[in-house]
Amino acid sequence: MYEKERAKSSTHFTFGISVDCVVFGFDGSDVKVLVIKRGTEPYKDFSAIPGDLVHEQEDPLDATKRVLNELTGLKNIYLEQLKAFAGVNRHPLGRVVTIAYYSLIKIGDYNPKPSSWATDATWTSIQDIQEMAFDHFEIFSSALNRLQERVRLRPIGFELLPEEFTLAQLQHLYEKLLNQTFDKANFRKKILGMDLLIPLEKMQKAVRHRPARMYRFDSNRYADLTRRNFHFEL
Amino acid sequence: MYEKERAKSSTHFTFGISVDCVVFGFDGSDVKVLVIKRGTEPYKDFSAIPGDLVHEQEDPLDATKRVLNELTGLKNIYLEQLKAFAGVNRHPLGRVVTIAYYSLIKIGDYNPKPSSWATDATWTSIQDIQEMAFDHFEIFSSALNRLQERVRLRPIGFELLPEEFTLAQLQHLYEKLLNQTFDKANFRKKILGMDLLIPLEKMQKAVRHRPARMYRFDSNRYADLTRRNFHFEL
DNA sequence: TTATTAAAGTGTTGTTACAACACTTTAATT
DNA sequence: AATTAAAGTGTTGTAACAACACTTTAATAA
Repeated sequence: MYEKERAKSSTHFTFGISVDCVVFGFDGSDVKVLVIKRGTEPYKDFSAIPGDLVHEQEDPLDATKRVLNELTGLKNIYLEQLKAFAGVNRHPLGRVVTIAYYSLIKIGDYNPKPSSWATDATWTSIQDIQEMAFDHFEIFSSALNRLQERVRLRPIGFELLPEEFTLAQLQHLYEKLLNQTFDKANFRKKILGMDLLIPLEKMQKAVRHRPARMYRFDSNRYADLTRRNFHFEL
Repeated sequence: MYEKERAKSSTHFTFGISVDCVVFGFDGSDVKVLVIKRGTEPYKDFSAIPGDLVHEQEDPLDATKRVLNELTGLKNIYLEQLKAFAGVNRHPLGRVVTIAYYSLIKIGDYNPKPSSWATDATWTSIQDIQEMAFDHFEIFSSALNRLQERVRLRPIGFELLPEEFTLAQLQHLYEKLLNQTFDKANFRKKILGMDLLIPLEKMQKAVRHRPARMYRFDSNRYADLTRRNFHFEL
């Protein structure tokens, strides 16, 4: 029983809590994930998802923000908990419960601080992720699945694009994220019909054909619509 | 840094890991949750979600199955991790990280073993859940949200119904779960059109009007369809 | 200055999904 | 045999959507 056992200290034992964060980005062509290379055993030289141990008096969400800031130089980025991975033998050196998060960043803003992290963090296309340390491949897969579900029901794709973007960029992002193609005309009609994008006067630059209009996601409008029971889809 | 700090034992510290499980059921009229009453401090006499501490060499999923079996007498029930709740001060007696799950059971099969749990576990309608111990209300809300999302995209509603059920029962379940109404004719056409239900010869009994046909969910068929890229919706 | 290019952006049409609502059917009870 | 209450079906107008052809436009090349 919960109440009785908690009193006995034998039920509190020594182990680690860590956080691991799958950081997604989009470079205009591919959906990518930030992967680090481990420098020490166990799993030396294996790829891994960035993470860290949580301090004794630290909230895991704060720990993740800390890691993320060290890694990318960014604050206030989209961040959501995935779930905990807590198998008994997931870590060879002792029991470590990890709480996995995923975050979406504008890859152009990525600006690693010079630290032991950032030096060997690399953007890897999601198709190219292979073997990883610990159960990190499982964490990655799980994060990707969650993102694919989420992105269809919430307007979070914009987190992966620059503030100002073209509809073609947006379409391309969704195509890569969901592994499917969309008809250009229909995609535009659907997205613009939601009335969530602010068309800007600004046009695309430095292309040698007709330049596209730039848009910006209107988060206030989305909040409004949500209150009126609007549900984003696709 | 992950690698360096893990070596120091100061980063592994003593605290508890628990699991908590939000158990959903449907009695034909209302969606309910199993709630227990706490017998000891802290939060004595408060309502709470059933859970327990995880043993030193135990997988949290196993721990949850153990709790669930003690509580309901059931095995092999639908069970999914929600997420971890790990705030520094969520437990007044020390740091306890809890991994929250939710499960769906056929309320008719509920058959509590005589144990300290089961005695005071009660089915509470989801609208009536109020104050709870710890952050359990937050866990409950979070579980309900997740269920509401999940139930629209995966055929898991059936987990809450008896093996054999009528379409009216199914419709009623979805209405209560999602807080909306469906047109009878349209609901039937949609559900039957998915070809996921096996119509039985058996008819509803003991009603004083035209009895409805009973159906059974065809999980093999669903597995088949899923392989052929079918996606359940609504 | 004009022609060419490549993608931006729009219009049309047939099909399907769905909401709304009326209707018929049926077993049990009166 | 009539009544009841819910089961179960049919119809119709509307809206969403897929498919695909077409027009427009700024930049570059000729």
